[in-house]
Amino acid sequence: MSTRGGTARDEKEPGTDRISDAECAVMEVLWKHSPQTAAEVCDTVCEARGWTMPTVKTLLARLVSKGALATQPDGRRYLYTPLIERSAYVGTESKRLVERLFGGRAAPLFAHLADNEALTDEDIAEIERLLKELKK
Amino acid sequence: MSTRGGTARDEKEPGTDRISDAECAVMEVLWKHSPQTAAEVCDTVCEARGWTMPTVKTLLARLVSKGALATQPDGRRYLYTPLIERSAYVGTESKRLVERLFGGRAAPLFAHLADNEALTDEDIAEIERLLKELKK
DNA sequence: GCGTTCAGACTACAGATGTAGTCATGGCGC
DNA sequence: GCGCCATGACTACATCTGTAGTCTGAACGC
Repeated sequence: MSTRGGTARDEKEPGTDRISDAECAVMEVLWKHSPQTAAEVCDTVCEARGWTMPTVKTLLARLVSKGALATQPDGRRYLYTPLIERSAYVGTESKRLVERLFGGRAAPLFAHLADNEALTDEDIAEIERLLKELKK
Repeated sequence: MSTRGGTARDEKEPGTDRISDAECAVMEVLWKHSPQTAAEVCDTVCEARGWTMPTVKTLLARLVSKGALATQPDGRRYLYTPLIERSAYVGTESKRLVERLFGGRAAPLFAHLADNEALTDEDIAEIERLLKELKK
């Protein structure tokens, strides 16, 4: 409530609503490169997920109404730009998982990934480096 | 496919369907202690989540039909037992997240948790130990 | 024996999600 | 100038999810 801009818009402030799986796929495309038109997004995502234009349009509209995307008119079409950052989304989702499955502790998650051999050598090296970083 | 009993049941083999958030709460209770009756599960989960008996019943039924729970008659009620292990569920979910958000790589997840200060000192120590373990 | 009560089965229903179709309109090619 | 096509707006609809209510039947107490 606090940071609400006071505009009586329909769109909520960014990050309020959850972004669903399918919606996320659209966001990914725009996170990689923005702004883009619906057609451009479709080019990328329709091939990857076998969707059609209407589907992408719907998802874009939902994301706009959730406040996750901004639109900017460009002639008679829109350019879409993410309003929430990928890192914010990713952070929220990761935290949600850790919270839900591991009681908020990250170590068990890590242990699980290790058990399931979901860790590549690269990952391990990388994590070691990060650990060293953290301890400083 | 392999372990399918060949019975033409309605229930699928375990782990085929996704377990939703609310369903997971029920599973947690049964993972902690099983078998339990619906009433017992309700005692635990209704308090924690503010649900009522019918809600728990529905969730239990859905989990049974998803093949996530086994029932065993006990007088005129059922005892419910998990058919899928918590570790399997947790593994699947973790992998899904890592797949979806981090291109299957665990290191970026870790980096994110680190950035968001989602790591306690304990976590860090624990992860270090696991790393040492892995390198052996 | 008979009613009460409790358990499971079935039904309900609103909202989110995945997926797609139709409509109206404005711009561009000819 | 006119028709076509691309584009966004609106609509559709099945399924899943969260949450709960009603029905039916069997067990147990009296």
